[in-house]
Amino acid sequence: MLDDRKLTILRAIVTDYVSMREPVGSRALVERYQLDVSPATVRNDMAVLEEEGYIMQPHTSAGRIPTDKGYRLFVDRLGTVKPLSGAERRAIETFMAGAVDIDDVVRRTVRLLAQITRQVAIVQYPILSSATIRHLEIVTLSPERGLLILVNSTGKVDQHPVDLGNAPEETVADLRGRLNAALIGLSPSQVVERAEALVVELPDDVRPLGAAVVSAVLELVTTDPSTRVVVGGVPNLTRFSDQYETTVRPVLEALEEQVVLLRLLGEVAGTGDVTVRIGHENPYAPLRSTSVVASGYGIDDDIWANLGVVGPTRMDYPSTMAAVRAVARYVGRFLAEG
Amino acid sequence: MLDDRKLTILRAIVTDYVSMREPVGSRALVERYQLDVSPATVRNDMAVLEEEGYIMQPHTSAGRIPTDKGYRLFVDRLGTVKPLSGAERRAIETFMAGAVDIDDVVRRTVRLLAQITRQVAIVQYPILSSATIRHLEIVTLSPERGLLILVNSTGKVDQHPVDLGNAPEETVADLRGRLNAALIGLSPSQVVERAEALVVELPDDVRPLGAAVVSAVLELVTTDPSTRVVVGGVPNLTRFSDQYETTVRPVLEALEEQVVLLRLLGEVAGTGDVTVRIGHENPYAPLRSTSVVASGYGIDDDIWANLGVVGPTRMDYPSTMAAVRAVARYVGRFLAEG
DNA sequence: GACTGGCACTCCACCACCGAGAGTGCCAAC
DNA sequence: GTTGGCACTCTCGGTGGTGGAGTGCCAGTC
Repeated sequence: MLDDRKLTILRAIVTDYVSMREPVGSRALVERYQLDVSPATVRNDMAVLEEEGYIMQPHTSAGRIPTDKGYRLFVDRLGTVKPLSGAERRAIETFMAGAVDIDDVVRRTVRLLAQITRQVAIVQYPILSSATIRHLEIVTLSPERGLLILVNSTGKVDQHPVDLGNAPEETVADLRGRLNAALIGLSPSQVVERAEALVVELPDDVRPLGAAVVSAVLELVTTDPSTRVVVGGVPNLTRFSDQYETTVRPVLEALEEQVVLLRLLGEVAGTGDVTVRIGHENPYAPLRSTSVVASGYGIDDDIWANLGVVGPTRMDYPSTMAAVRAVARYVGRFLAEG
Repeated sequence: MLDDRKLTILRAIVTDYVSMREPVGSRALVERYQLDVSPATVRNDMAVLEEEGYIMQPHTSAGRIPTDKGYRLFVDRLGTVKPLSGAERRAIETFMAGAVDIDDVVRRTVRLLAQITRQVAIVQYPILSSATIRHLEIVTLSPERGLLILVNSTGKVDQHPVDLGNAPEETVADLRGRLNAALIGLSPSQVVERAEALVVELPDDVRPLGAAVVSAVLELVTTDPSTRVVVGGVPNLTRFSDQYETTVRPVLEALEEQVVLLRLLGEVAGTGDVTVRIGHENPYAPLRSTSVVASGYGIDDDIWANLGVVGPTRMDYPSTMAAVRAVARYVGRFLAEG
């Protein structure tokens, strides 16, 4: 049904429309792509492509623009992988070098991704499932208020307030020692397993406080840090569309909703490879006029979190996909090396 | 030069233009504000106001709109303080209740401010100059890599990587004890003072590691946490202006630049009271078509940081100022109570 | 059967034009 | 100082005409 030439024409229409932002006609096509056939032939092919739903006309006497289905075919079968330029590779390295902690890594990544793709970038905080507890500390702020601090093997530091209830310093010290002895080296799931028994085993005088602290530990350990996302490159929305209230506002609103972004990334990515959701394929209705290019990142098969890019359906998919893939891989390696 | 009626007219023009978003003419003015004079009289007064630079006409046969200078006079002398509604007060309380740590407080504040003012909100992280060191911890991640953790009296937790250089565990424990003994209770400035002497006093075998850790402590203590700002309510920019590329884009870009925002807040606010910068008064050129309403927040005379709102010059100043003031006061109290 | 040149057709984008309406400035009168 | 009246200016919305780009279709050719 779709012979080679029709596919070539579809590819040409997508490429041209993405770069020119104007409906593309048969004449321009033969001129710019040396098709070796006449415009009339191209028109016939375009009629078929339109019939099949790959392209459409904004109005009767205009050129054609790709539909979501057209972009989909382009991404699946027609897009040639466009390798990153040397400058871009270097940009990635210099951008990430010198990151000091997880926050910093995430912030830099989002900036980087936004800059390379010139679109809106979204990066989810990594969850390191293999992380184990390295150290536990209870700091006294006042007789009543204390602070539980948890350090894991990746160097991530978490904190949670604890009600000390005027417990004497010796009790706190005792508890600190016992908990450290019991918890260090455990993974989150192991902590959950052992928690109850741990409290029961405590001496009577330490147990009330111990219960409070352990519940705080559980809170921290089970709270998924990857429920946080960071957004960057919002100014790039300006290039997004001519019409404002209908297309830009919903996107801006979505970008402020962490929950929406998480669902978006989760449903789009989730694997180690780059995934694309085009227009209506998108799980979130207000973003149905946008495309999402996302990928999980991590090391080997261990996926920690997702990152991606939101842009107009009319985007340069090959470049964007290449950029997302490259950044995801680099960040994965970078985090693995610590 | 400006008698009462002229001031009344200016006030009416500002109020009307802010709510209607259309140039306001002499006839509409007398009708809506019972001025007890004829439109012709109002026109004479408006001519004077225009002469003096308080109002202007977009084109010859249009009504008048306020100039920056007009808004300035309005804010300084004409705006009646508009108290918050009960609903708004309640919103503030319920919104902030249940905040668990500093990050959470800042995030909630920015959301709150954006929601009440329906504009773009900016909140700077507080610096608590009176904070003292409460606890110091050195956690071993691997023989080489360690993590310094610092807890201050406000419950803020900071971390910094440290190169352990294969130091034995006893050395680390020794150093931990010494540093805790020496540093707990000190304010940042005191730490800076004592740092050098502290390293010198250490036993020879501990000193190399000690020097590394102390320099990490200094790094943390002198790094100003208030160099971080959080932005919210960006979708409200949609209501900002009809023209896009010229007014919205620069604002979006400014909002991604932490440095710019810090300078902005710093130059605008810095005192405990609400300050307003209107249009060209603004220190940052790309924001010259916007107004900034900002205030320091803290307890009594102890100002910790700033927060504020960015919006079109055509904004409801009395309400916005009231909201910023109320939120600033509430956050100050909230943080003080811990 | 696939391709092509030609042709009539459609529709948008652009421009000029026009009238209505809003608002002004000015002036003479009160 | 205030007012009614009036001529004037400018925007806004609608109308109509034109050029051009692009199409669909058809008959003819390889």
